[in-house]
Amino acid sequence: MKPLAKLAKRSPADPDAVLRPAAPAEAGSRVDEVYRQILAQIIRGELASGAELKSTQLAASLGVSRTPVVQALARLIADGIVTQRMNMRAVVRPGAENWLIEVHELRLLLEPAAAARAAERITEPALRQLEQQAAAVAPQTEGWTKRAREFDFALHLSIADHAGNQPMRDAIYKCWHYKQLSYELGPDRPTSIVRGYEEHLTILEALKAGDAATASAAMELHLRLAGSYRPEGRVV
Amino acid sequence: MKPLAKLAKRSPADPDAVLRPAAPAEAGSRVDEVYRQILAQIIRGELASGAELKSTQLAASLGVSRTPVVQALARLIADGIVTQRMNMRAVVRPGAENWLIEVHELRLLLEPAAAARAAERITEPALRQLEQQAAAVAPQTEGWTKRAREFDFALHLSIADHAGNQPMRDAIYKCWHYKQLSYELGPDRPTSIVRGYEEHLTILEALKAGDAATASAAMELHLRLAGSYRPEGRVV
DNA sequence: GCCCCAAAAAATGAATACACTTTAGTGTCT
DNA sequence: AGACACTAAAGTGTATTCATTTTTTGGGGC
Repeated sequence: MKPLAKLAKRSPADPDAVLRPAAPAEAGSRVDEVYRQILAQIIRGELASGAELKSTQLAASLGVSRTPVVQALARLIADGIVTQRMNMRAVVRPGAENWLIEVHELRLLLEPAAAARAAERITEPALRQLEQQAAAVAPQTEGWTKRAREFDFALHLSIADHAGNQPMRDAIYKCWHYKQLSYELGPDRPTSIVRGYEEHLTILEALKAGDAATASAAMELHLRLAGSYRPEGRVV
Repeated sequence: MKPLAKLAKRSPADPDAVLRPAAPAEAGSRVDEVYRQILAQIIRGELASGAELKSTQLAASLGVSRTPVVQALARLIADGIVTQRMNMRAVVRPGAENWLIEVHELRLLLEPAAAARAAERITEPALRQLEQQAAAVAPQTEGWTKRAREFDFALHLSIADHAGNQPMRDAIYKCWHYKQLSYELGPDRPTSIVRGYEEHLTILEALKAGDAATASAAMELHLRLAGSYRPEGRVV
């Protein structure tokens, strides 16, 4: 496994220094980093369903103490992708192979509803901000895919924010967390980015018009098309 | 605050013994217990929105070390009912007053969909188990409200289990976790239990028939009626 | 009085230490 | 050989300790 790299402080650990390749100046906590590492390994399939996640071993191989590892595992357990029974070792949940697919299915349920609600609640400033960002994408110009992706991100999360329901927002954010991760492991195809951008504009229009039904339908279409981009293999 | 009471083992802490009123023999971990305590206080409103949750103080007042408190807080943060920024104190999320209402709204979105999916996937044994439990309720006989409630619980969770989507299942379970908590703080009215039981039977019928649309509709009705039982005040 | 800054106090993130449990061996008895 | 019992190793849950960061507090300076 990899030995983390970041967060060179608070070091009294690090017995033989198998780690710390370079520390560019970081932000998140060690728990965050460990969480991402483990999750990425699960998503990539390096840790298959049923694999045992021993806090001691993970701590050793990541070069941190057991404390942040235990917390990261608790987070994965809360996510539901890992299971654990009292005093027993944590285990990658059986069926984890389909995790990303199932997360996409859940988005298909949550996000259209959120879009409908957001159409009726989103604020003027938020709309302006999104329009501005949409315009800034400038399709087909240098590096536009990155900007398109940021817009994608901003739109979906803004919708979640303005759905007027915290638990729903959190659920959507969690889904997006996974989507982002899967993106980092293998970006979308250019064609899907073009199509996605158009769809996003449609959704934004519906939001501007305060048209809940259209926003919902546009979002559903968007997600269904995104899902069909990759009929087999790892989805979304 | 209250000093926990359970889990008298692993004690090297407990400096002045403000705690441990009695230990009947417990199951869950200390983290679970702390989590419940804090959550209950939030739901009851003893910890209002914006209140600061200091791990040191919570640990002291509950009579445990900071470790389980930190983990319990992490769980609440994952739930979304508490916020925290790096190196800063955890805070009860603004808007937490509406938490239970919003959770109910989320259920209204998730559970009908889950019921539809479950109608097409639920297994024979699971159905038999539910029917048996439904029959065992025996309305109007001694202590039937308790059995009705257990059936309620079993039906909803079985539907979540058989929706064929882990993240969806987890989301529903989490909602139910909150619903249970709210129940413990103030049980339903008898009339609502009668009506609920009938509705549950309708849902179960639809599941048996493999009728997704009916199952979904019955579930939606069930939830909408349950929500309307208490138009004001703390809901569900 | 109000603002700004330094030092003290309190709180956090993480490491380490330790009691208890589960798991893996190992040897014996049948 | 296979089942059982007992021991050692590994792992988990929590307490404790420590370095760092945030918050509070106690003065000057204006």
